[in-house]
Amino acid sequence: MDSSCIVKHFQHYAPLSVAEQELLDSLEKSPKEYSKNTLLWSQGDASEAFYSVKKGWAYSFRDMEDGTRQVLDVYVPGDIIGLRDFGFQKRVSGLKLLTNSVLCAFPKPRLTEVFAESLLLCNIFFMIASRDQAILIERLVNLGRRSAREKLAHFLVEMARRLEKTNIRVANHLHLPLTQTLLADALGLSVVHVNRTFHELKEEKLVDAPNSGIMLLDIEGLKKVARFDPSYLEEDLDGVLKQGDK
Amino acid sequence: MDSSCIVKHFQHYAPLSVAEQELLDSLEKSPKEYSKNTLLWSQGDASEAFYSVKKGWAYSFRDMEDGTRQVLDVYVPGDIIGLRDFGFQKRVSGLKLLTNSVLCAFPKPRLTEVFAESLLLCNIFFMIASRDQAILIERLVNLGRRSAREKLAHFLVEMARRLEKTNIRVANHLHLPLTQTLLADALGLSVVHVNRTFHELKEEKLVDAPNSGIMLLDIEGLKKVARFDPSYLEEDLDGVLKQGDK
DNA sequence: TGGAAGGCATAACATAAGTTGTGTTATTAA
DNA sequence: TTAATAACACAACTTATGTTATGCCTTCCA
Repeated sequence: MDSSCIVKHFQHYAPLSVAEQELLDSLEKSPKEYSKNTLLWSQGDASEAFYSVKKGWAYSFRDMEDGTRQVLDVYVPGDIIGLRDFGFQKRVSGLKLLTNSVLCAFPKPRLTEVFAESLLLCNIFFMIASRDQAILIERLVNLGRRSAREKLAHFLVEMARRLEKTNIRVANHLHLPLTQTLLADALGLSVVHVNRTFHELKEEKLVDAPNSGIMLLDIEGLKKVARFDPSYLEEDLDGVLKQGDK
Repeated sequence: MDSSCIVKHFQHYAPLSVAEQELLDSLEKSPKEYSKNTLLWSQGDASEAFYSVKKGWAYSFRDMEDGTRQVLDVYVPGDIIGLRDFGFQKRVSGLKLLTNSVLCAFPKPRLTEVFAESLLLCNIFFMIASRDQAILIERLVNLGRRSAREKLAHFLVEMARRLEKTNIRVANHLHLPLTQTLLADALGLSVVHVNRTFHELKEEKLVDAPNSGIMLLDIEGLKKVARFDPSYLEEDLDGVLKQGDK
């Protein structure tokens, strides 16, 4: 658990040379602890660094003039935060921590240095950016064309699948540190309606609400409710590198 | 109009060397005409190439099991299509043409060759990917937290702004080759409700419906309705290259 | 050249989701 | 050890948006 989180994440995609591992390690030089609810930045702040999540959960969001909030994505260990601000001087969205966390910051220019030094890492970063897009796409479909019930189930299953890919998976039960307010803001619903819908799923023994956060009891059942198709999370570097490397 | 569309687009961001221009030109070797309504690919097809739009309009979408459709993004001349499939063997979304168009295809591996040959172009492509994300983000906010009226106005203004950045702008009047069905699928609304809302905007002299497509009559007025903030379209490469390329 | 299909318009009705309001607990802060 | 929040629960009522249906144009092929 002390070996670099990014390295582990990237090894997933392709074997890395020692030099490349060192390069990646250099991006995780300064792990820093942050406490729950810390606001890392707001929309419009100068965008100067990316972060990798070593430990904890975070989310990005946009605040609207009328006081409502849209949650854009939720980040778990292994994720890289802020790539979407690459081309902008100002942050496109705010970022807040959901739990106590450990993050590693690396300055923006560092990324283009990495591009210069390793073509493989450059491709991997590009792949991650495309994966981020695929997730946004799915969120879009969720907001545009699914019922509250499907939205909720789909979102929860997605988080389960993403955790499964980075972490160890806790059998069929899985605890997520999410509040109903956050779910509402992520799914474009009112808290009251999330509560109603959540109640429904609870009666069907698909989820539960322990003291804090929410608990997935039957992920397969949730998949059915959501008509979940995981292919948008199955990225694959081989296709990209078919002839590039050797 | 015969000089490479991509080159023009990229010159926007940074001055390109002759070598880089030639490299980009090589991506637009084979312009090909396609007629209106052509289905370039469906979700799940093998993803083998990217396309640049030389002429015409296109859109990407996802079809749902229940027969509904979510339109994800609309592409205009100068845009690059398919970057979001970079990390995937299969296309994440379908692609269809809205008008007769001219597109240039270049195979996926060609992109990583470009990365290897020019760091500047690599950065520009990454910036475009981050811009694509910013657009998706805004679409997400649109779907999650705005009324039908705001959704419509916001989407229309975005298209106007995007055209303005690539094209010549036709005074205050602007014609878009969009149908109400497409708007409905893009905004997560029913056609009937789009029609209602459109009617409203028409009575306020903000838009009009000529024989085909839709006409924006008062873009400033629409901006007010949408509370439009264009900053998510104001990407900027200088920030990225501050020290990289002197 | 005619008929099928797509796009637009509008009405009547149905409903999923929003809003407001009021309690009850847990946290958190002082 | 209280206040003061934040999170959850649930009820009653309202509304924005969806659904179904019908008619009228164009456009486009066969």
